[in-house]
Amino acid sequence: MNDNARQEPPSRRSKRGRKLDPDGTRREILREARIEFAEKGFSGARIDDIGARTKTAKRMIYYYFGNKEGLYVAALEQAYADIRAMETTLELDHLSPELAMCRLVDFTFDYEQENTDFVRIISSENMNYAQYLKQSRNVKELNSNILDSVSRILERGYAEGAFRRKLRPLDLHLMIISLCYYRVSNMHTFSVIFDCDLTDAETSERHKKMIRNTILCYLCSDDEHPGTDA
Amino acid sequence: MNDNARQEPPSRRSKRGRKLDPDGTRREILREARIEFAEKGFSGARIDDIGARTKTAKRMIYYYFGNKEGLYVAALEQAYADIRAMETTLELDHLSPELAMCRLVDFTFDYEQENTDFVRIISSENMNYAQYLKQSRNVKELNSNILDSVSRILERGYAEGAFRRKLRPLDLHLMIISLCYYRVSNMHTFSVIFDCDLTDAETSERHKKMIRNTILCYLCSDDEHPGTDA
Amino acid sequence: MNDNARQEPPSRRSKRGRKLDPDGTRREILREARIEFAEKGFSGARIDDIGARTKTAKRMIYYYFGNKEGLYVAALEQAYADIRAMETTLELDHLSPELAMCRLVDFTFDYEQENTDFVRIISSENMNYAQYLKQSRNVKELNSNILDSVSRILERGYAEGAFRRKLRPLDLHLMIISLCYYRVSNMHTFSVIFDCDLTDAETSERHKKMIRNTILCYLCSDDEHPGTDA
Amino acid sequence: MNDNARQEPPSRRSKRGRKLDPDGTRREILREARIEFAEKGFSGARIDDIGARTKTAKRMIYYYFGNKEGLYVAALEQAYADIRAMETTLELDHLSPELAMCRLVDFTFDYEQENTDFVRIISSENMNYAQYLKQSRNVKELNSNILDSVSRILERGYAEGAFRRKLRPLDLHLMIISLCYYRVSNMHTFSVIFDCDLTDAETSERHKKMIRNTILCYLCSDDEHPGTDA
DNA sequence: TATGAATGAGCTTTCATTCAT
DNA sequence: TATGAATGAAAGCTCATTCAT
Repeated sequence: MNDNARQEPPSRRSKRGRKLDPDGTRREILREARIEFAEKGFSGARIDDIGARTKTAKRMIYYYFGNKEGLYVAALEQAYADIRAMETTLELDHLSPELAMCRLVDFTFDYEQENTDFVRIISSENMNYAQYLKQSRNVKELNSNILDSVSRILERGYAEGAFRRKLRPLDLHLMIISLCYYRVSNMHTFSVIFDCDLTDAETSERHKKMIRNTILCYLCSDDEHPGTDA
Repeated sequence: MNDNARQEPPSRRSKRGRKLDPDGTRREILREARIEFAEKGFSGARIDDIGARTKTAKRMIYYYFGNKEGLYVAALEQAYADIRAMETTLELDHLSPELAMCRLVDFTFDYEQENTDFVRIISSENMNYAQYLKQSRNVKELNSNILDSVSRILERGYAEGAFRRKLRPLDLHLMIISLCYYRVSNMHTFSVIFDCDLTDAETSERHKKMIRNTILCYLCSDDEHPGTDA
Repeated sequence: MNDNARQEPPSRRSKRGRKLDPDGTRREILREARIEFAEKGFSGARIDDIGARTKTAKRMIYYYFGNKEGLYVAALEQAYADIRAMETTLELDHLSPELAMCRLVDFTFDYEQENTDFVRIISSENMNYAQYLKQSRNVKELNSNILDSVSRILERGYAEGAFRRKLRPLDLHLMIISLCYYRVSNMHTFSVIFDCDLTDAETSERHKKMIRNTILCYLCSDDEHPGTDA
Repeated sequence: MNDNARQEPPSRRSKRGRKLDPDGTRREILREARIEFAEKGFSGARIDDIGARTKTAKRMIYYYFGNKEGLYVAALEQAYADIRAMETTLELDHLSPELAMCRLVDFTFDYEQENTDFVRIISSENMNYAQYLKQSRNVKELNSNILDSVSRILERGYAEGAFRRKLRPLDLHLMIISLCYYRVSNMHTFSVIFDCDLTDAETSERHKKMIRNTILCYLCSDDEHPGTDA
């Protein structure tokens, strides 16, 4: 998904019989790289395979991205750019705090579920201890708006008395993403171990409702339950 | 943790003056393999490196485990066996439903946080679409008790009127593990993007409480919040 | 040194706002190629690097010189042309045979020492078994005058009785060049092995005197020393 | 030359149908590497070609020498070890100073002429600015005896009054090696430019005598010839 | 049981060169 | 004249695995 909507530019040809289209070539490589990296992770991905997916020669990967790392970082940046771009289209400010929060949760749920590529490349990068993400300057800036969104909903909710639980925006975001992400990132082992299918439409709908209610119940209540540590 | 407590067995010696200790050798390989696989995933792990970590030659890996896949599957099974073994020591049945649930959540939180190796090897296996886990027979059996535990707590809670939310044990387990797992599995990218430290003791304690209350609030209430789909 | 003194020619401009200056471009490429080839030899030199050194695109290398070999041959020819041009300015004929010989030796010493690029590109070509030099027509003609110079000095020396040793001009030239060339061409290994610095000014001056006296002593004497072969 | 005299050890087989002979394999690779490096220099040499020359797989190069650099350094060390080993067999101390010096010169002349491989690999390393030789510890120690030999001859010559020219051993060694080395290292360009054949037996003999006399004349005289600098 | 030696297949990357404008 | 884009061939090196003892 993502930049799939682009229509073929000027005109491109196959391996032999070349045609010049630098931007198109670059984008094609990036798109296929992202799929490959999402499927196999950084170390499992093969430059050869990415090259084979494209209409141009594998050699162009080095022409445009320098090396495997450079390509991976570019794919990672694209992945983050895409989700943040989507988030900005949500228009949460004109909804009631409660509805806005529901919409945010639902959006997160849907996005993770529909964009397994995104989930997988992020998981892959965590296997790398985020060493490549750290190299990227742009990514850090991209991600401030999601916290702003959460923050604004919370404040409005507190002001209107709809939310009683005092929470840091970062913590709330963590909970939402955790609930939406895990069932996609870990669906394979989960399915094997518990012999179930998390992609089933009915299950999916049930989980979405469950997560939405979990977040809202927590926000609207201020009950405390005893821990077991001390 | 785990098989660290092994005591030195008999002790004959090979030509090279090395102790002959088949079981010890096997366990040493397995222990180091698990660390390596947890660090780098299946494709990133190196047989050479695992060999170098052990006191014996890498050749023994093939002797005992056949090939890389065999070693990986064995490491995976160990990882699951360890957590399930821990779970059975919880003794939840003599606690009140509410306290039992808190204990289960707290345990899950602590285990994931303290055993990043476990989290990472499971994430790695999800990058592999669980293809190796599917090969393992034993693993599926091992994992029934966690659902039983959840199930028993729920039933007692419904019977006593402590819990009002009707839930499938599997769904509840999914929520708990999601909340506890993500903050460990994705701590690296999360930390980079939001410039925070999820391993910080204070943060950790705050999250633990938050997750516990989230689960309990949800269970004890039966409020429904409107979705944004239809 | 050498073609540095070129003056800027006309100056039209290309689309990219670059000056159109065919001859200047060609000379710039040749100058940088010579540096690169001298530094790394034929096989070690990189077309990309030569391109990067110039203000124009590497594509122009192929435009002007055809291929790597063509560029290398051109650089080689330049190198020979430069030294032979210098040699013709020596004006040895109006000096006494002895002084003329000293002057020739000193010049050779200085030139090799100051033009390490020349020394290195010649060494490089010897690593190539002179295969590229053989392709060049012009080079062979260029090098007759040095032998003529030596020859004339010798004849005058014999006529005047200053030199008693009968020698072929070619052999004498070989000796002079050997003594002056080696200490430049092999300075790196020599320095490492014997832990000394051949570029040191004092050392350099001592060697120059030594070489001069070596040649002159040999020429002026006719002693024979017994060999150890037969 | 060099370690060619080794007779085939236990028994080695061709590519398939392996036989174990670690030391033989290592030596074979080293011998062929030296030939390849001498022929083409470091950057021109091909690991593939070295592998093809041997009876074992190219892969073993990495097994024994790590990488191309490691192999090159090993070949370089061998080259120096060989010539220094030969030099120690000269037994110069029981000859008269004059004869000893002649013998040393003749030996150097013969060795360089007969071991073009040695000359070429040293030239190659100078093209590399001796960067690899600098990595080698052993080489520096190996090369002290040649200076000792020169030193002892000189001292005896001064004591007996045979030599009148006061010289540093290092400077004298430099002259001898220069005269013997250049005509081998630069024979290809020299032959092309001056249309002659330096490998011709008669020429070779004439040059040997010339070099011997040059060195001896210089040592036995103490004439000074005026320079042209100041 | 234990181990060093050996290897084929394949991986990332480099390099001189040509295409198309 | 000038240039960016594109490429095949090959280079150095890695990796899981097997051989032979």
